[in-house]
Amino acid sequence: MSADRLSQVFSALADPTRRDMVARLAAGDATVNELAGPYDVSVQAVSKHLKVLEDAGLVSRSREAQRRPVHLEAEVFDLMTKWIERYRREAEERYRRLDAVLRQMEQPTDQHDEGRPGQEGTAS
Amino acid sequence: MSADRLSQVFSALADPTRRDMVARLAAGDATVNELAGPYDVSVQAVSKHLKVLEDAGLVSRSREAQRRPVHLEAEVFDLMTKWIERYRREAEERYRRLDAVLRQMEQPTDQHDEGRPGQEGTAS
DNA sequence: GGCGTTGTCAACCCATTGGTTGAACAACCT
DNA sequence: AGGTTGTTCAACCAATGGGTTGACAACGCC
Repeated sequence: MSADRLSQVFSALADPTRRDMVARLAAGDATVNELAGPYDVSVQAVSKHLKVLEDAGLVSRSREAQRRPVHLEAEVFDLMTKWIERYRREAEERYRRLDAVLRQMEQPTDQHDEGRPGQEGTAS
Repeated sequence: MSADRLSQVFSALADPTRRDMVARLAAGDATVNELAGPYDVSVQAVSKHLKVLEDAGLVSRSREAQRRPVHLEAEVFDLMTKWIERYRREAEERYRRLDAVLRQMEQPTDQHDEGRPGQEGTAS
């Protein structure tokens, strides 16, 4: 249990049904039964999905009479976005650098290049 | 096999080891053995992880003699970012609207309501 | 040719997951 | 108190996932 938050969040969203629930919750809170409507699975299964989303911090449940309205928590999304953007930026930057190097190598300048900006010790 | 792309990507990144690989690949291409270095799992396990990343489109492998350098593909990240940002924005907007409604309800103004509490330029 | 290196494939193990059904709990309404 | 509605708990089952080991393909280097 209790893997790190990021793993939980990614894992939770790896399921299409759960992603769909999130999509619908983005439009407004809903109860378990309301959420269960469209899918042809038992209410218990939906309840389980919600537990996964809740454990990941993507969703919270309040109490309102005998109902438990489910509410989408937007904050956790930032965690993912930050992670993704970080490495995407790095990768793209590296790509740009590589591209520059390639362009330079194509130039028939007789200047000896020795830049080799690459990764020499990437794997420790 | 072959779940939708988004599921594959999220699922691939739900594993800390794989996320770590991506992080290291963002700094530069690497071979399977180089990648395997830090982890105390077999090379075969690493190879499996790479297959998952590759199937998800996060990574590509070229051929270079008997080595198979692994390269991070930045594009797929956009898919995730788009999905995430969409619902995050929706959720946040809804929250802002709700907030506005609540504030309005608190105000004891006997102004006739006029339906939808939509966006009336509540540039907060 | 033979040999070490690099990586993948195949079979297997065990823990986790998504689904099921049936029972239980919780809060309301008479 | 008894009934109804909404939700969760418990036990179970089949499928998946991450790990292992062992065999083997492809290639470069003596």
